[in-house]
Amino acid sequence: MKVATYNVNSINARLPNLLAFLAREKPDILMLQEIKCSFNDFPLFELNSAGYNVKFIGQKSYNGVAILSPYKILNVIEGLPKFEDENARYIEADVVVEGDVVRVASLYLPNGNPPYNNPDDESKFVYKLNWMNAFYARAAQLLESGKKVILGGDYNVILTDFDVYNPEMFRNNALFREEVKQRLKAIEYLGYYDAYRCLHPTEVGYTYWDYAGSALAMDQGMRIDYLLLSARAVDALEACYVDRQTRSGDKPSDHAPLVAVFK
DNA sequence: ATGACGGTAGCATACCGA
Repeated sequence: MKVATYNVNSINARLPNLLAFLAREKPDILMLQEIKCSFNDFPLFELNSAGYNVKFIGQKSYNGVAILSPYKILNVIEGLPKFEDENARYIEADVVVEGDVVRVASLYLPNGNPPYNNPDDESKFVYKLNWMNAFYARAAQLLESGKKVILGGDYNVILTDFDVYNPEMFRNNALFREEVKQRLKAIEYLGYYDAYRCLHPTEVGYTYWDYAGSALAMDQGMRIDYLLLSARAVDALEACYVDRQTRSGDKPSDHAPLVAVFK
């Protein structure tokens, strides 16, 4: 079984890249973020024609998340339970892959910048922290099901100095603030395993490079996309890699897909 | 605090991102 997460930065702008990725990697489950379109503008026909079922929540211009699979996608939950959110940032479902039920979530965690300065700005950071609190509660609940759980997405969190090209420059950034790192660590301490770090404890694993300047060429990136695995899922983990080819192609997203392979 | 760029909305420029 192969599972991937990919922030496409508009699914319509990225359709050729996405279809090429599907054809090359053939993931059994793919979580997408920032589809940036409403229900009626979603390229459903193209993805169905490529052999994928799709469940998604859309929103005009911003946000939007999806789950894709050639298998049936069942028991869908739209939005984080017990959290009022005007943005389309969370979708969760069961996917039955070769008889094995996997509970998956595709999430687009708020950016949270700027983290301070004035009351308006503060509200964005507070929104991020509140979102993470609700996500923590849901992540804890999901472990009780006994299913394999995979939480994939754009977490907008840089966990360590090693996960960003210039830690000092980002010290006060909402992606790198202590409050945010602590919350992601708390989710891991529930019993979730960072798929990439499990297999690559000392390798840089950037998943995002700014479009601006020569960030990609100089490998000035950050690791902010994750696949978090429950114990039953990490037991079967065989490989995990960042698909830099998709970030390097024509008209790419600013994120690269993150892929995990299971027994 | 701002702007690289690139996306969306929509027609000039504003908002958003990480």
